[in-house]
Amino acid sequence: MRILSRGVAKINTDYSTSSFIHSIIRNDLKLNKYNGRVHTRFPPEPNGYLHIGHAKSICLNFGIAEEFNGLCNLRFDDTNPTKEEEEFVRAIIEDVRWLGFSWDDRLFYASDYFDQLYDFAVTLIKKGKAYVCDLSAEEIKEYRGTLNQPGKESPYRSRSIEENLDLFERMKAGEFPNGSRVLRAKIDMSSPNLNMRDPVLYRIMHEKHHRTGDKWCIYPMYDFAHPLCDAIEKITHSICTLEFEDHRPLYDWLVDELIEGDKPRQYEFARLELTNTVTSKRKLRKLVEGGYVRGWDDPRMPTISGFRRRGYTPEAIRDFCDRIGVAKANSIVDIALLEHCLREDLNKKAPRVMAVLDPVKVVILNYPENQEEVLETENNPENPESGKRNLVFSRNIFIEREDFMENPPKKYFRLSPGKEVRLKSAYIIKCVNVIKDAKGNIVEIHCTYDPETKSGGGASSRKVKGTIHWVSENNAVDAEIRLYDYLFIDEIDDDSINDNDIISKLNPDSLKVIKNCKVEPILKNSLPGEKFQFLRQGYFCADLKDHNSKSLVFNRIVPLKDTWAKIKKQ
RNA sequence: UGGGGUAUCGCCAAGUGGUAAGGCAUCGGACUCUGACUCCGACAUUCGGUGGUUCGAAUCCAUCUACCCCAGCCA
Repeated sequence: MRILSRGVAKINTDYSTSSFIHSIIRNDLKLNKYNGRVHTRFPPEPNGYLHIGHAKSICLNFGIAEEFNGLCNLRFDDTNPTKEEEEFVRAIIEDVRWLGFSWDDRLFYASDYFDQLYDFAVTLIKKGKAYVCDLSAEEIKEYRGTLNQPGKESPYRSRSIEENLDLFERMKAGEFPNGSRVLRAKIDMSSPNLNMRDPVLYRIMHEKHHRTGDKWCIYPMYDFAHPLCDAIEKITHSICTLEFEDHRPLYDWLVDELIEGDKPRQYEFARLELTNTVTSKRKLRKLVEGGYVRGWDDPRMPTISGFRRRGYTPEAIRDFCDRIGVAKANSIVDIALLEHCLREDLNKKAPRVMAVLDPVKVVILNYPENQEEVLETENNPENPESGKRNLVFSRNIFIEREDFMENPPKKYFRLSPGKEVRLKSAYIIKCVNVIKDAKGNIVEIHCTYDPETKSGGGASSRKVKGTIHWVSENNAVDAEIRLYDYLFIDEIDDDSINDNDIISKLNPDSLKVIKNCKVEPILKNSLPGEKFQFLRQGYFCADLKDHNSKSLVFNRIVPLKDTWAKIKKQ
């Protein structure tokens, strides 16, 4: 939506997003279906945490509402009290909100409609389109037939309307034990679509519900509740994933039998799969319960809360969801695209700061002892408005162990004996000596600096090929840095691996904790959740739970692209 | 062997009978006080296969093939 200079909001009419669902909606709008209304919903079941796959659905549903000037409801699909919990409701609300979407006062629960749903069931019975069936679960399964063979009709199928009404009411009243009876739609036991072979509509569950308590002991099935909840909320486009495609005839059957006026329609799209990632609930639970990760919000988890704790931004996730598109072909998106979206977002936003993860001491021999010098450096070259900050330079500094090599290969631009390198925002130094311990480990590097090459100074135009980051020994601060990598080794995705094999495919290096890193003192003031670019290394986020001003803890969100690493490999 | 779907570059994905968008990845090169960013360039004579219709087909027709989903009183 564009705001005109007069302050009048102009509705965007050139809906540029292109997907088959957008096309359908554009066409419905052209035909003035639903009087031009577009109303979607995101219907999570509160039985687990939201993950990146849900983000696609959230962005689609809320995105469509925004784009077509419509509305999107948040509706909890809480029709099965044995699986659902308040705790998940809370977490899901937090995640959807964090992603940047709002539903105003349209937060609903399928359980809000249990009375109406019951009435719909009674109506169906009265129309002779539903009956109470006494078959056991096993018998129902037998009677259903198979993919290739038609089913048989239940012996209870021809009960009178009166008897059905009486029995259904007594089911509701709690007269029968779990599993003893169900309400079934009377459709077609020989349908090639198994969903139409007299599907179960209501089952008996003497179970306390997280919202309705003990009021009910019969609960509607998803297939019954969903289309009717959609209709009650006046949803126009009910968007779900591919596996519900052959539930659509049942969805339509119920809507046609019970709803007058505008009828919601169901459309299906392919759910998101990501490389190096699993998203099935069972697999994720196995990781958490087996202690392979530290909870649902472990920064390696593909949950929304995991991404949040890792340091991903909602903007990056939304951009990603826009870019992957929406179609009906099963696909596996390269996680590199997600990382690209993240880097692009953080490149603009994240202040630069210097942090030495694996420090080695450098002594600048010709720099006076006890002298300190304040140098200025930009906070973010991509964003001049972010201003500048001061660095303190001195005789003893730390640099990255990796930025020095005694016997460098060709094209190594960093420090080595006799070679020069620039210290970012400071001076050019030259290595004159290397001090080692008895085992041959480098403990100190001796350098000289060229006072004429102060950063920003008039004589600073001398060029060297490499620039490295550093911190002063006497004002550096210690930090713990957690380097995260993919949870799974390459070539793994949800479809390519079964539940039992995931553990063997775990990446043993998915987390490396480094203590005693040396970082700029300004980081003492950083707040949990704050994000930075550690110069030349990557984007890092102060941990939401463990970071505080006395004990700094940063998560690596994603490393910077590294061309040198590529060259080295070859 | 029933029903429902899907096949366009390594990975996503537009395209709706008029002569294959875009993004990611990759590979070159320029720039660089981040080997980052940015910038320039390369990257589908061909759309799962085969026939056909047409002046013209990724788009229409026929046929074949591959893959995904469905036999919960889960969602």
